[in-house]
Amino acid sequence: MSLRERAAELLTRSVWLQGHGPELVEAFLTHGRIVHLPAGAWAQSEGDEQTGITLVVEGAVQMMCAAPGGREVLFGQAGPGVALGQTLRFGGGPRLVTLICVEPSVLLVIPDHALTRIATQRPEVWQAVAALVYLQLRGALMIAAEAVALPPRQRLAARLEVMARTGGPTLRLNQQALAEMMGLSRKTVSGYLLGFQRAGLLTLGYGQIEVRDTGALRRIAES
Amino acid sequence: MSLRERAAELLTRSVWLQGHGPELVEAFLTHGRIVHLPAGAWAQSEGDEQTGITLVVEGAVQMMCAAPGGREVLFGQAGPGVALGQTLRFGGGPRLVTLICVEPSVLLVIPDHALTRIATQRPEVWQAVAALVYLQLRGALMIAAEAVALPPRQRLAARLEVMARTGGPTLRLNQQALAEMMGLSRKTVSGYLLGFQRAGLLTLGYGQIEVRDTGALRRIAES
DNA sequence: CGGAGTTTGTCACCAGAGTTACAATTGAGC
DNA sequence: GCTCAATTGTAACTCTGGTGACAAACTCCG
Repeated sequence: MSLRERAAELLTRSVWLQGHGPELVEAFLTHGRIVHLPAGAWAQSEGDEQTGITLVVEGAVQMMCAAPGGREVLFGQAGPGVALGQTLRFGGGPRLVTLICVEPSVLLVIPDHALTRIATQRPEVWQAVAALVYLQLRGALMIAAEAVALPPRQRLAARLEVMARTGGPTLRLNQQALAEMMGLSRKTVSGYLLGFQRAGLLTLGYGQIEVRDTGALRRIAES
Repeated sequence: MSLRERAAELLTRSVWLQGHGPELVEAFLTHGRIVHLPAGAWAQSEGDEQTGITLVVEGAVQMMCAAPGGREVLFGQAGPGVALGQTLRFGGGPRLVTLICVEPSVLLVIPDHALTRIATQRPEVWQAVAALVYLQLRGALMIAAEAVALPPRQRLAARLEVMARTGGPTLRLNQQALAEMMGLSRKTVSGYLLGFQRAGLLTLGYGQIEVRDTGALRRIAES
C-alpha cells in the first residue's frame, strides 16, 4: 500500500472526520504533503510559523511542550493515526507543541494556508478542525486532571492504560522517557513497573513495555 | 448597561472572534440565551446532552473535570469574558467540564443545535469555535506541563501569575480551593503564600489574594 | 451586637518520592 | 564475536509535602 493510501485510510478512520464525506480526505491529501523524517528530527520547531495539521502516517513522534523557565516537557508519544492541529491563525502566539521523531517517520503535513485554501471550497473543514482540537483538549485535560488528582502509582497506571488503549499493547519507550512524561524520577517509575510486572499486569522489555491487563490497570488508577 | 450589551462587548473583545465581523456576535446573542444562576448552582452537569459554548457574563464559575475513580478535580476558575466550548457533536463522549457558580452568575449559553443553525447561514462559525477550543487547549496544556515539570512552589507561582494576568490582580478564592487546583494540601499552599506575602509579592485577605508583583512571580516560576 | 460557621495560621509526626552512585543487562555497530 | 553505549535494577540517605488536630481571625446573618 502506498503512503498516500495509508494516509487516506487513517484519515477516513479518524474520529474527527466522521460525518464528513471522502471529499475532505481527498482535499487534505491534495493540499498537504508527505514528509519523511529520520529518527531524532524535529518535525516542527516551537515558534515556527509553519502551523496547521500534522498526521503521523508511520513511525512515532514524541510531543513536547514549553513550560516556564525554558523547560521542554515531554507529555506524550504519538503513533500512526494520531493527528495534531495547531491553528495559530486564530489562537495567536507561537506553536504549542514540538514534535520529535523517535524512529524514522512519515508525516502528512497540511499547513495553515492549505486549510484556508480548502475552506474556500469546503468551509466545513473548520468543523473538522474544531473536532480535532477538541479531541486534543480532552486528552490534555485528562493529563492535567490526573496530574493534580492522582498519586504517582495511580497516575502511572492510568497513563499506561490510556497509551495501551490508543496505541496498542506494546509501548515502545524507555523508562526514562516514561518518567519524564509523568513528572517522576526514573527510579520511582521503575519501582512501580516492577510491581505491576510481578502482578502480571505487564511485561517489561528492553526499551518497551507490553501491557497485558488494561482492566487491572484501570482499577488501580481508580483505587 | 444591559446584560445583552455586556455580553456583546465581551464577545467583541474576545480573541477567538477577532477577524470576524459583528454578524457572528449578533448571531450568538440571537440564538443563545442568557441564564441567571445562584451561587452553588451547576451550570451544566457532566454527561449532560446539552453542550455548546458558554460565556461567563457576570460572576464567577469553577471548572471541574472528571478523573479516574469518580474524582471531580477543580482545575480553574473563570470570570467575566471567559468562554468554554464543548462541541460534543464531533468529539464524541460526554461533556468534559462541569461548571459550578461560586457566586451569583450570569451566563450566555449557545447550545450545539444553535451553532448548527448559525452555521447554515455562516459556516465560518466553526472557525471561531476551533479558535476557542484551541485557546482552551493551550491553557490545559500549560497546566499539564506545569504539573509535571515544576516543583510545588514554582507551580504555585506560575498559576498565580496566570490567574492575575487573565482575571485581574484580585483573586477571589480561598486557599482550600487553590490547593485543590494545584493538587497540593492546603497547608503547603498556605506556607508558600505566606512566604510570598513576606516578600511583598502579594497580600493575603480573607478568601482572596491580591497579587502585587506578577513579574517576581514569573521569575520564581522560571527559577 | 453577638454567635455560628468559615477561613486561616501553627504544631509534630511520618510516609513517600528524589538524589546519587553503582552494578547488571541488553542491543547495535564494527 | 566483540566492544561500547544505552537501559534497567538496586542500595542508603535526605528532605519535601501530607496528615491530623487545634487555635485564632474573620464574615455573615439574625
